[in-house]
Amino acid sequence: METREKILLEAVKLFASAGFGAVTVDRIASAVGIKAPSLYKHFKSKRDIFQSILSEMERRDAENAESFSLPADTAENDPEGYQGIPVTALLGFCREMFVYWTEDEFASAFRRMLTVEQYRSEEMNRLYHQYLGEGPLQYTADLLGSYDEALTLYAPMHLLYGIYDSAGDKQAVTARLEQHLKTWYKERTGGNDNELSEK
Amino acid sequence: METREKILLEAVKLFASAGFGAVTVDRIASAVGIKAPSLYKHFKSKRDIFQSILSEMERRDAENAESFSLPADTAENDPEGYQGIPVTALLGFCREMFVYWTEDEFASAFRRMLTVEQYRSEEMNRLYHQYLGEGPLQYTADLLGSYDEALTLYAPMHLLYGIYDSAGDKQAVTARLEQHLKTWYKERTGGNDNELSEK
DNA sequence: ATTATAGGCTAATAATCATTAGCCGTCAAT
DNA sequence: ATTGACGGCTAATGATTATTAGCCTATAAT
Repeated sequence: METREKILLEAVKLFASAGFGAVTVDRIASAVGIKAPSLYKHFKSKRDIFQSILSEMERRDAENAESFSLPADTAENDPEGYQGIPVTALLGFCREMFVYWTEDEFASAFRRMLTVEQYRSEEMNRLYHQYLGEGPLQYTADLLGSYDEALTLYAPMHLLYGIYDSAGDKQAVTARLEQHLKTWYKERTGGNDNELSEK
Repeated sequence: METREKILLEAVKLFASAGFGAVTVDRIASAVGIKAPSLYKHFKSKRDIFQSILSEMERRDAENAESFSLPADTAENDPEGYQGIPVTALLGFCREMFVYWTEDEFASAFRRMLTVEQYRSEEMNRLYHQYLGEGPLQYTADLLGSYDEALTLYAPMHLLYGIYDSAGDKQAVTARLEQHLKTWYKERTGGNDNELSEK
């Protein structure tokens, strides 16, 4: 891995556990395996590292969006994209998202970093909600046509992210998610894989 | 308010938004309206302030537990306490909890502080889950006799805590919670206020 | 072959920070 | 009236930290 990328990965992991303000450039450097001044050959400041993490996530996010089967845009900008999607496709999307935010090393650390930085500034708060809070909730609500149903589908995923982080048996948490999705599906459709828009 | 209490309140608010490591004793002091060295007349170190916040929360928690109508112990230690509780009592308890963690100044800041400190150490992680994660979830699961139902009841509350924090219209978030509790109640009981144990 | 660039290093710097020393006024108890 | 504890203050100190200066090596381009 290139040094620059390695710096971003180690930095996001450190920011995730201690927060930006409590991580020293020395600790980042030693996690990478270099000395602190060498960091400045790649980034112009500690803050620049942080900003580059945000950019990197944005890049990966855009990259991933193409491989997903669901509409990436919001309901207002793209109302036609929401027609004729089967509920099972939505559940598959939920599984994909869960695996992504828990098992992808960068994404998982980024999620924890946003969690601990969310109250520091208006912008961090915006990003937290965009990626992990009201963003996905609203997206789900648009698909389901019901805010309340979106809550019962998405909120458990959100809670399980945090439980997954410290779980000894990660597999058991994934099983809980699976159980949740199955139960939710049964409660909602009675077993028929209706299209979302026919609700 | 006594200076000591005021220090704890201002400190927990600052720790909530920036994290322990990023808050200087100078900032705490100036929020209180004194100079930094004066803090040391009340606490022996910055870390001592942090620990005292934990103790203070523990004290308030014990104080509050008495005024609640639901059993405070866990199901294993007190299995009889879980008999004959009406579902509506559980919903009332949920409302109480939501108001407490969002509107009580100290409790709200404490919740945000735990949220941003949860990945720093094993102990912080334990406390986060005890107060806000698996703790209340397991408690609810014990009452309902179903982990899955507990998820659909508690997880939305947990997600709405975070949404409440940055909401312009706090009243609207409380309304969303109310809507969630009502829908959950209807879905579960069909309108009959059964006792939990009869499930 | 020479050169330029990238990316590592050590040493130095200036700022920030937690903490201590020691002083002073207030006020309740003797 | 005296005392002593409480709780504020200023000034000082030592540790930590982000950042810069300047040097060295390897490698790629001319």
